[in-house]
Amino acid sequence: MSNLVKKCPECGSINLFLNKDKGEVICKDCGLVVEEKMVDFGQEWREFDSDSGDKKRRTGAPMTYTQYDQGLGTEVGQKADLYKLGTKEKNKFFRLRKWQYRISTAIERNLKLALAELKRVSSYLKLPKSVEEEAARIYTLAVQRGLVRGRSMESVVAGSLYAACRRHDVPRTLDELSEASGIDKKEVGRTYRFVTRELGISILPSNPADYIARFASSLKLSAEAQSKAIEILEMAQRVELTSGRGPTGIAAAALYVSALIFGEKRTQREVADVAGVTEVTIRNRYKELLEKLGLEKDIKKTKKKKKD
DNA sequence: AAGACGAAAGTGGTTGA
DNA sequence: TCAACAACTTTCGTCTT
Repeated sequence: MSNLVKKCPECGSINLFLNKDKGEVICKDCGLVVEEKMVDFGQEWREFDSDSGDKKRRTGAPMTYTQYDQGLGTEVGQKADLYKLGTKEKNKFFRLRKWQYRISTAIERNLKLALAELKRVSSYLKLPKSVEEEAARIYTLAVQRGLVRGRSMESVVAGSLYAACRRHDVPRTLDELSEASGIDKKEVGRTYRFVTRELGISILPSNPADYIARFASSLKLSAEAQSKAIEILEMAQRVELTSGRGPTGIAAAALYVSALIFGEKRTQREVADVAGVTEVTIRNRYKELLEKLGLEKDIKKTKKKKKD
C-alpha cells in the first residue's frame, strides 16, 4: 500500500490520510480530498503494485457476494477449504451449499446479470469495495425473497447500492445513484425503501457531516472552513435544527456559512449545485442557522477585516 | 449585471384517521 | 384509502452589491 503515497497537489504535503470506508484520501494539512471515491482496495491494485507479484494479489475475503455464485462454483463442499474457516464462515458455507442445490437456474441467471450491472454502477460511482459487497449481499437477499418480481432488476440494484452506501456512512445522493444507474430518482427511492423494509434493514438517517468532506472538496474550501462547518453542524444538532430536514441541505448551509466566516465566499448557486439542492433551501437553512446560533457577528468580523 | 432574498404555488412523501 | 401536513422545489419579482 505504500506505493499509494502521493503528494497533495494543493500544498505539497505528503501527510495524507486514507479513509478506507469512505474511499477518500484526505490531506491532513490542507484538508483537500486528494482522491475521492477510490476504486477497490482489494484485489484490483495491480496498477500500483505490478512488480511485487501474485502473492499479494489475493487479499480479499475467501468468499465474495459480487460473483453470482458467491465465488464458490464447483468448490462448494470441498472439505479442505472448511478447515481454514471459523464457525461463522462454516455455517455460511453450509447454507451456500444448500442453495447450490435448491436455487433455480432462473435465479442464478438473474443474479449473474444483476451483479454485473451492480459492478458497473458501483465503479461508475467509484464506490469502495466494501459497499459493493454489501450491496451485492442485499440484492442477493432481495432475490431470494422474491422482491424483484414486478420491479426492474436495475432499479433493485440501484436501491441495494443506495442502501449499502447509507449503511457504510458513505452517502451518495439519490440523484447520483439515479444518474449512474439510469433509473428514475423516485424509482430508486421507492425500491430502496421497499427493499430495506422487507429485509428489515435498519436505516438510520444519514448524518449531514458525512457529506461535508465531499462537498467542501468540490468547492475547494480550506480545511479550517471545513472543520468549522462540522462545528456548526454539531451546534445545529444540539438545538434540534437538523431533525426532519434533508441532510444535504443542512450540510450545504453549514458550508455556506463557514465559507462566509472564513472569507472564502461561494455563491449560494455554487453550494447548491454541489449539494444537489436549490438556493432556496440553502437560504432557509442559512437563515435558521444565523438566528439560532448567533453567527452574525462572526461574519461581520470577517467583513470588517476585509476592509482593513 | 449578478447575486441574495422572499413570496407563492406546486410536488412527492409521510402520517394518522 | 384518503386527507392533512411538512419539507423541498420552481418560478418570479424585488432589493443589494
